[in-house]
Amino acid sequence: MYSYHYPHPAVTVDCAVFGLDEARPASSGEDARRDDDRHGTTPGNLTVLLIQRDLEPYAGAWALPGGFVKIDEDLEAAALRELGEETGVRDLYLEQLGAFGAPDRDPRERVITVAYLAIVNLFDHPVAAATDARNAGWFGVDDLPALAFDHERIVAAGLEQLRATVRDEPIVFEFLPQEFTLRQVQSLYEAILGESLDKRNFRKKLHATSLIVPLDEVEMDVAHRAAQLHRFDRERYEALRAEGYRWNA
Amino acid sequence: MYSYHYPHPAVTVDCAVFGLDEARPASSGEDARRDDDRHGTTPGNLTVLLIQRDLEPYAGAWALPGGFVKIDEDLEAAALRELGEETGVRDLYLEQLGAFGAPDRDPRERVITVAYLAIVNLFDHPVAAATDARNAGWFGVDDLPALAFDHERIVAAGLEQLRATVRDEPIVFEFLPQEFTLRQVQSLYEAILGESLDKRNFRKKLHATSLIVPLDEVEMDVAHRAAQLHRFDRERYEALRAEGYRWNA
DNA sequence: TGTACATAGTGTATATAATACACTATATCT
DNA sequence: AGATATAGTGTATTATATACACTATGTACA
Repeated sequence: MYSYHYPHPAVTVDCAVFGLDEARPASSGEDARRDDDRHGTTPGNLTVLLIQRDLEPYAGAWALPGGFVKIDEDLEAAALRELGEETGVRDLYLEQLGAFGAPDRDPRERVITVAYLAIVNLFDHPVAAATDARNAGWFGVDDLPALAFDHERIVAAGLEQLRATVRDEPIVFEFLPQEFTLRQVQSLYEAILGESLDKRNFRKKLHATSLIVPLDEVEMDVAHRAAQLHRFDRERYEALRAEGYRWNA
Repeated sequence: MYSYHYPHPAVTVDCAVFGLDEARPASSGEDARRDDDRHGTTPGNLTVLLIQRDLEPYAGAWALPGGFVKIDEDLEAAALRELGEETGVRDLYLEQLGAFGAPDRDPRERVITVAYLAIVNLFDHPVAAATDARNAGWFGVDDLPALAFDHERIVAAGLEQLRATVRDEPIVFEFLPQEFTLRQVQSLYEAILGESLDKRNFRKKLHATSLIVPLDEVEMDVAHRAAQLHRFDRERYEALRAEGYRWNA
């Protein structure tokens, strides 16, 4: 059988993990994250998860979580495994961003990386807590440190894909807890799109979908009128989508 | 310096090259393609370029053009090189589709491929003519033979990306000659989107862009009233786009 | 030469979607 | 009790999308 004898590049996966770093909503009051897990961000910001490298090259620099793909491992499985190992995250949204393969992107040898966009719900899964061993942290997307390799380009590609996807698919709910306020949804759209939206028009559009169902609960521990909590009817969404419906907000 | 000693996968590039196979427009009357270059397609169809493999595995089967990435070669450069070698195509539109890396997608060894979407203008560059040595041909997207490896999935991903891109970017003009009729543009949208469009509304929308400029020429050698030829004002488009304009059709 | 045929080219009325915009309600905090 | 902070609500206007049918102009051929 024919086989290929020329040198092979190394292949890695890297994950641009986005989360919403926000004052914890009162509906689940315990386990507030420690302040030193957050870097240069104000509540309500879109953040990226970075780890500090402990090996050369770029030892000490911040980088995206990721690592080498095993020889018999599926790419997505590798991304999930590396994320689990380095950050303890499970149960997250994962979507491929693409391959990055400039010949000089890694000084050791030729390394082609397959980048993934991940979204993690920081309300239900306090991620940084599981990463104390390897220095890890959430950084506001507008306030990133210098990154190792070409990871700045990967983050930029992730943001671009987020912006492109957010209007056509209900991915914002991947960031939010099961029960959320409409204000949270709007703030998230604003953070991702980088523009501010009209409150009444935005809510009109959300309500028109009939997919955001109000609950008999309101948020707690806020110093003002409490907002009603809602949930996203994913089941109904999947059913509608099967019939050709497309999310649009 | 640290280096990675585990086995590396092979990395390839594969190109889903799309073209518009159509009765040659009269504005450039010579060099009609031979009929035996076309397979199972009627004029005006969206087609994909396939080559017949002469090596194992899948010897004899149809496959996407592509091949191994050299150890110091950029991914996009590898795609362009392979396309040039196998099909003689130059000067085409190229966009990454993503990485395909299921562990068993190649029976020889672990092979991860980076797939590209390419569009070629068959009016100005008669591609198949340059490929007589290796059996190559254009196949209608709805009439593909069984393909080697996971290339059917790659073609499907390419079609999906075409459909997603065509509304937000003026990529249709990558398929068409410099001078084209409005009917050609509409047919192409219809072929890509798989739905039929209203002639008057479509032309209204095209005209509203002010980017489709009518020429003082009409098509020739047609058995009916000749349509006016137009060109796409790419220069003006790039200028508008730099100011935030987005194509929308 | 004239008539059948094939496609080019054109406008208006209606429905739907997007935008702009400001006040009242309800909770906390002091 | 009053200050403050956010929740929550509707209408009028504008822009965009859709539905729809006839005339114009060339070729082919009887």
